Amino acid sequence: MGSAGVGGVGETAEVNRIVLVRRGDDVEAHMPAGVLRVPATTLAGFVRRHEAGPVRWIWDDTTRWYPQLLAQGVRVARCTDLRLAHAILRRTPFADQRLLTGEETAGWDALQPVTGTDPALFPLADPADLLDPAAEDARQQAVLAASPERRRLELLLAAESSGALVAAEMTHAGLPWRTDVHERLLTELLGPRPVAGHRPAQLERLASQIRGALGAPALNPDSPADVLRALQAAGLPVEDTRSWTLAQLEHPVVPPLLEYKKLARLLTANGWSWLDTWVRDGRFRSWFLPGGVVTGRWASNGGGALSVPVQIRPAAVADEGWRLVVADVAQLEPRVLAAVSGDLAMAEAARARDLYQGMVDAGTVATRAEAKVGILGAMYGGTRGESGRMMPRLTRRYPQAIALVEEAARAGERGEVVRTVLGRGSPVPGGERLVDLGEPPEPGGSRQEDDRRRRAWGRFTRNFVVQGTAAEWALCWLADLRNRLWRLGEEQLGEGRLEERPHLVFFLHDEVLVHTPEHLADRVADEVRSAAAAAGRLLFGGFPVDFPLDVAVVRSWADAA
DNA sequence: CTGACTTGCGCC
DNA sequence: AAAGGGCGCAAGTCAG
Repeated sequence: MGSAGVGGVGETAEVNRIVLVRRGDDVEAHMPAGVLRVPATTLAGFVRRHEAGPVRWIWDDTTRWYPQLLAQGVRVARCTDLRLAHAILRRTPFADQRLLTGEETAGWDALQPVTGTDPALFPLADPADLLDPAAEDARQQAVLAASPERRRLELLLAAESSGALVAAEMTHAGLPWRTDVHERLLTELLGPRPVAGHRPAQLERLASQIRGALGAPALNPDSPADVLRALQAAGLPVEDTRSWTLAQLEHPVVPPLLEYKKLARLLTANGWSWLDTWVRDGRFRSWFLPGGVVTGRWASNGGGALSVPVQIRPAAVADEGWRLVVADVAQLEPRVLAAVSGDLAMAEAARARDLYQGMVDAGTVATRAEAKVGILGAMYGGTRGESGRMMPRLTRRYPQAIALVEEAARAGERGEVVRTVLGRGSPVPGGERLVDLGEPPEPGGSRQEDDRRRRAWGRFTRNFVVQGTAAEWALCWLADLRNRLWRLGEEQLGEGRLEERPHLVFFLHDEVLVHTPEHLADRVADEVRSAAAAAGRLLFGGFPVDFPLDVAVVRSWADAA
């Protein structure tokens, strides 16, 4: 039953499947009853009419269809994104590749999403138009029908496709952003906006201090090489200019240099030109790319959306009469590890709201800091220092959890594929390179170099099973929440466009932001929690691990946490 | 000049 | 308070 939340997992005949195909200015709708030709100008109406009943839209790539529909006020309940589904099916160990591959395989493998930052495609030069979505759909259906893990794969494809809808909707709605608040912040920290080509006053001041402290009047503090040379010339024993390295030093240049780096970062990453480029009409609009990371995490494009620094979050402010509901999962990945491995002792520690504190209370480790370092080391492959020392204790206490990540690491070292709970497969090291990743095998490398490479790949596969499954949990959470918000809007507000209802505006691995009318904020908070519980049941059935959320109803993102 | 790479730092 | 996994981005650097 929970699967209904993601949108049609295990659906049968009652959902109408319609494959949409671009044909010049028209669209072909491949329906059970036959093929219908729909002029592109009437597509939005066509989709809207069919959305009155249960329908799944099947299209080559959500980024090529959905933004236009949203712009015309049309929201769809479910889709299959053939591009994303293809990428998953190409790597999963649960698919018979012979059923998937054909003449068009290379084209589907290479298909990229379109985002607003891409140079406009020539209308007739889109590589997607050389592909046949109906044929790809048929191949994918055949793969699913023959898969020994059909249910998992179908859930994964439904969740991924639902993520694609969420991503488009978040770009459409945008994150509410107050340019005036942001500018005030910049002016306070950097000084007034400088004319092009000049440093803000505060940076200029710090630059002089740095030059003075190092006796280097021509120093360019923006050049790491320049700074390194000057530091060494001043007799400081450093090999790089990272902030952490500098902080270890005892020298008058350190405070102004650290301050400079911090402010220069703000200026270049999120300064005035960022505002000019990415914020329009009170919204920060970037593009989210589901499946953009091999583990299944999302990537983003435009404005560095996945690393909005805490420093500028005060500018993310809900509209008048609206609120932001900010929710994040405490320690998602260790909880996922407990569940995937079926480790009851670790699940017991996860019963506490703070899993690390739970480990302390259980007597496994002495301090919360040790717990954190130990668990992160286990998931990331840290072997040195404190996390290495923690391993024997963790192995004794959580044998199943540790065995799972250790086995994933060994498999990776042997060059084998590992997978997430729902069957997303890791890439083959130096393999077919479906997308750019990893280090290609380097012929003639030394034995030590090979070992180093193998161990590095083992750390990657070790992390893959946890990070990838956590990404699946988050996708299910998001997909279910999307539907819940829509229904809530329906109940409370009746008809209305997406952006007039409570709607998702941001997602970051284990955190979501919902923009909602103020009077519905508490209801939204409930839905966010219910969706998290549903996601846990969907992925891990009755296994006793929960995913507690920190939920805050706030005006500004900065007021959460 | 452009493009590829490196450095450093923001997020999880 | 890094390390160990995953990213995006801007500026500097260097080769062609």
